[in-house]
Amino acid sequence: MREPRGRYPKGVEMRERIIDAALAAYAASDSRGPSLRAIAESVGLTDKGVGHYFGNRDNLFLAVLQERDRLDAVWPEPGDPEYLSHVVETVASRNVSRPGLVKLYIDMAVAASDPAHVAHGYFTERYSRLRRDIETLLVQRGVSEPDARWKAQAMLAAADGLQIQWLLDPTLDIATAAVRVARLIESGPVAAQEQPAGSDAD
Amino acid sequence: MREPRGRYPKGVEMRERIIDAALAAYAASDSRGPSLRAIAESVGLTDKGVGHYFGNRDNLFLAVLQERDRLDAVWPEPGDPEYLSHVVETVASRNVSRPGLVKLYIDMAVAASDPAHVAHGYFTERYSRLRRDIETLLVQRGVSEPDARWKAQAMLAAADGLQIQWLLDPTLDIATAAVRVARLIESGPVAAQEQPAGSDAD
DNA sequence: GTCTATATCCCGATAGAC
DNA sequence: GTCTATCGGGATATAGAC
Repeated sequence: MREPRGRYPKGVEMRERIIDAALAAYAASDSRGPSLRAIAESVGLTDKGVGHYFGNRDNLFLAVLQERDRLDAVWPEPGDPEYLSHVVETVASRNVSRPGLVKLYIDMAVAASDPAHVAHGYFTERYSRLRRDIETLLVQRGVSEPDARWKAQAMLAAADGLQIQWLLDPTLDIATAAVRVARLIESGPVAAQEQPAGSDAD
Repeated sequence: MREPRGRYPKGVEMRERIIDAALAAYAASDSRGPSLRAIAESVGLTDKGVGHYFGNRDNLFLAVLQERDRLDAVWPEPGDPEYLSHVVETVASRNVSRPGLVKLYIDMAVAASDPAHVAHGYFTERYSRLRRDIETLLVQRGVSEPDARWKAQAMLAAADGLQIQWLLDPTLDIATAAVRVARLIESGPVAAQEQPAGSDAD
């Protein structure tokens, strides 16, 4: 057994290009998502070539999500008393600016409910970690520990649900809605004194 | 041009059987959902036989959701001061008791974000109607009109998001969580004085 | 490049309703 | 007796895996 040689620079760059192409293709795809062939051709490869880097289709899409996490590692400063609001606003704004990402994320989350799915661990660990982080934050903001637990769960749920509504109606301003939910969860009911933003078309 | 003859009793019954079989197959399927063949064989037909009734796959799954709506037409009495809590608890309990339904619903909602999808109208109208109904309810419960608007959106979002978390961890008690969110949205923060229910494993 | 699985369309056969 | 709802068969296109 020799040491594996690692990836060549060319391979590293191609990996990046495939991930970008996969996300772009997802944004333009129908309900079944883009085919491996379509993604491959958009970067000048065959499906076999993409398979070399990512093995199969689910692995590729999981890599897209992980790359998103890597790029989104920068967050607002934690000292801010409005920290949670800023975080949820940041998340919503980022996601909305990348077409296809929200659709991919929800699709994968549902698919990953199967314990045999490659992304099952990614999602279960992600949700556990996020719930724990938000819970800690809420306790620091003065929320009682029993409340912080279910409120963290609710905050996360609202963020996901708002994104589903946004998929169906992209004119919705879910960043503003998410901030309002965050304030409600952090500190109880708050009057909507700002002018209502986003689409009010029902 | 003559009047169409309508469906035969045999056809009506077979339609029902196919819808039931489709939901059952979805519960046991992998991330891509069940094949038309698998559904067809479970009711003693070929895939073309199913195609005769529903045209294509998406139409069949849309019919499953519409059948669910038809069966779920019974709701708690509106006079109750805890009406919203009872409704969300009813929804959560019903959905959790039908394996595959939640997965199908979220999958379809995401797919229907494409305006060309057969279920696009179903979902956009559904969400508009639900937002409007909840908003009316909140106003009746004393919530100010500007607040009622975004709070209805948040309530709906939380319900959807909780179901996604439940898919990934079916031990979560999302009915209790949904009721707590409903109370928070209706009347401000409330102490979690009941014992924590559901899985606390993180 | 091949193999298998799947969805969809066109066409035909049958049998039961009117 | 006629018509059509209810199917199945064949052909075609596409996609994923090996």
